[in-house]
Amino acid sequence: MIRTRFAPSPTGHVHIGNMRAAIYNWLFARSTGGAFLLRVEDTDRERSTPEAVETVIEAMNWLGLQPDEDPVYQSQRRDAHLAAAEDLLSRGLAYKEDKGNTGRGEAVVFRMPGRDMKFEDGVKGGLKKKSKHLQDFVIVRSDGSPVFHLANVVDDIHMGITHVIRGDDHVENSFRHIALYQALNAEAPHFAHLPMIVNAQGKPYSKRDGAAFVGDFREKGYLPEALFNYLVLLGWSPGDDREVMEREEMVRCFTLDRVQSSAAQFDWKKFEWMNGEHLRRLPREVHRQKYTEAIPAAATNPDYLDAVIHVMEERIKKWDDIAPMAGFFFTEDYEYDPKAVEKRLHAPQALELLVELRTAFSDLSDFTAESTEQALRDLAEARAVKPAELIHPVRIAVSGIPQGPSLFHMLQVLGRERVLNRMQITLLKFSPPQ
RNA sequence: GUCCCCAUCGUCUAGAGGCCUAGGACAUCGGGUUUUCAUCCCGAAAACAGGGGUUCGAUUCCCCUUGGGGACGCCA
Repeated sequence: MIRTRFAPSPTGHVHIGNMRAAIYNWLFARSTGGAFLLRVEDTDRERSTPEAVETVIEAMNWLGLQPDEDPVYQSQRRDAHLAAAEDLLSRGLAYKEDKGNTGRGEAVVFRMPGRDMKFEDGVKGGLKKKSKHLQDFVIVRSDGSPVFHLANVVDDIHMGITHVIRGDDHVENSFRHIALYQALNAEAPHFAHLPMIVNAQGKPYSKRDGAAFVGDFREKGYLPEALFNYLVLLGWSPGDDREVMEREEMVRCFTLDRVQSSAAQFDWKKFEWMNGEHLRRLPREVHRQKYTEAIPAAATNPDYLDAVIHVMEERIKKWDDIAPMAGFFFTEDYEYDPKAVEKRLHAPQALELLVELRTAFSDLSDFTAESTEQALRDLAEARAVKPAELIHPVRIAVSGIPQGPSLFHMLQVLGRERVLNRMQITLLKFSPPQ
């Protein structure tokens, strides 16, 4: 059975590149009926605090990447690592030396087999390395602590890992690791190395390029299903034109050999678009809850809230959009965008027209998108102005901002009472003093 | 410097010798939705890095060049 693992070293935040590796490991395990495990490489005591570990687990939970077995903590496996080193030492496959004459005492050094090596990478294909470029390396420091390479391999053997799917930066390590597996009489797993995620300059994507850590995406109101979907597509495709996919769909068609072998650039525009796509697929109830969280007043009238959600649906791309884009629906104390006021309310005749339009609105027998539109167009024609000269001022008057949903649908949702009231307030506020 | 990897529209990609007048998506531009727009619909522009081979035929296979990236710790 296939067994994969995600082996982060907890530093307090999880980079999207690492998380993508976790996603691929998870997908690969799921798509093959195998198991996905977590190993916390917490041997660096300085950085690996309990909080840092918690951050990793939270990020995984948020994205729905639950491991199938209890996590393995590398720091607790020190004895096993050291025993392996002793074993290698006793069989002459490692030796003691003050490598580089540091004066710090003798470290345990692993002896490379002294022959050319090659392996088949699941993503990159055949990889090979000449013996002369494969140097012996330290596996236990002179202070007695195991080095990453040793710990990593010993733990992967212990956990029965069959496929190691990790970042590109480990390609060279794989030769060393394979040699270690062989020396430890263990069958080496299959390796697959994922290309990096880069920024617009082609450099490794970092926090300076925007949100680089999983937590950032959550804080900014993006959806885990969108980040999951986008990250999967950044370096993989199902082979057809499908892009916005459900998780189960990806599980069904994921294969390692369709993973791209070149670096991929994170495109914020496309990611935002994808977030919007996933947002719209979410059940109404989730939207209700998010509106209520963003705008407490939204909870007071469920029917009104549903109407607002309906009319705003196409506009909201992330949860953080709710407050600035839909806040005006739920308060009479909304702010007026200064530029919009200047351009639309201080336009010639704007306020006069607004007065007339308000009268027309109040005379309507019913107040709907259709009737308000008709009334507005009639007035525009009667006064020989373009509809836009009325449309814009009304929008600013009732919402304070220059963009939003279709105006007349918006008016219908707001209802006659609010609309008339807001127009009145606006007129008082912006009319020149008599 | 040494070693390794990569190379299709601006971006993510489809393409595993003829199906390619190179497809899709995001972004861009134009038009429409007899109102704006950060929505929606329609349309357009946009790429096989260059040079050699192999082949009847190369985006697809091989080599070189160029360009990019990565690794060279008693870090992980």
